[in-house]
Amino acid sequence: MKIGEVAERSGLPAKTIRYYEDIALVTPKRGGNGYRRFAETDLHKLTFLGRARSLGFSIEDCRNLLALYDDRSRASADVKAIAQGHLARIESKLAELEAMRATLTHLVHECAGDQRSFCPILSDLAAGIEQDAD
Amino acid sequence: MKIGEVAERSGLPAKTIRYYEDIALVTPKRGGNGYRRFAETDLHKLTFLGRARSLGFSIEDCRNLLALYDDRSRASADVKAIAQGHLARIESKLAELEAMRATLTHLVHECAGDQRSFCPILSDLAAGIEQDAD
DNA sequence: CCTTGACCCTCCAGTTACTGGAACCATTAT
DNA sequence: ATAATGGTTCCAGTAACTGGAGGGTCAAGG
Repeated sequence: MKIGEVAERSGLPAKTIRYYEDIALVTPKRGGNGYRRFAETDLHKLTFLGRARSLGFSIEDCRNLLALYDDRSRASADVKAIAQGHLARIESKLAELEAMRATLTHLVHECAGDQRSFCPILSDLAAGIEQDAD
Repeated sequence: MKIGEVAERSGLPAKTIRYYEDIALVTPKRGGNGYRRFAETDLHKLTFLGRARSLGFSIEDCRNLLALYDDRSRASADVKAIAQGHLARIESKLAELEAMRATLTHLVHECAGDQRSFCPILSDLAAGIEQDAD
């Protein structure tokens, strides 16, 4: 398969696939014309990568997951550890975003949003935020 | 004030402050020795920036907010619009992360995480995820 | 045989918001 | 005089691509 077909079937842009080759996540062969030639296993790996990336795994996580995927003798615990680490990061990001949302929702709610210039959002950004939501 | 004191009082690293000068968010004067000399208003702006950044506003958002902050005649609606746009982005990011968390929690829960090699996490990454949580 | 168009190639630069480090100058304390 | 501290600039790197320039390959049509 050439890159266009792999892109189509994996759902990844061709540019991304070339990039993944650059960083050695996939290693397609080359034809006499210099074109990349992808095997089915390459397609599987790329699809795997697309799924893992869409779940927010980092490229390095993906690299590790791919290695584990290839290793028939690894323990499921190794995979679970990566997934749990990632889950923990997601949860801490969620907490952070929820705190931002709470503060911003409060500020937006307080601000009249009209033609007048008084604006609690700017006041609070300038002065610090200590009050709690109403 | 020199940069060290401003860094201390604003809570921002000196490097970050130099960067903010680079991108023209602050424009401190210079002393005869080449050192930056910050006025109180610079400190206020930097504190403002630190707060806004910690709430996840982008640098460009901050640039707009600072301009509005400086503009005594702007309408609070202009500020509110930026905050609401940011809030919307936060909420969509939250939804995305919550979806990831749901899928990952499910997968982690399914995986025994022991010495055996069978691992639903890898299977699902390889095969696609269509089942719902149990 | 030539051209057109779709595809492929490589390489460079830009994105976001900093951060680290090298090499060097100024100030202050001993 | 010297050493420590803190200031300066500039370059490079981070994550994970994305866009674009400039050019090669291939199949079909005139």
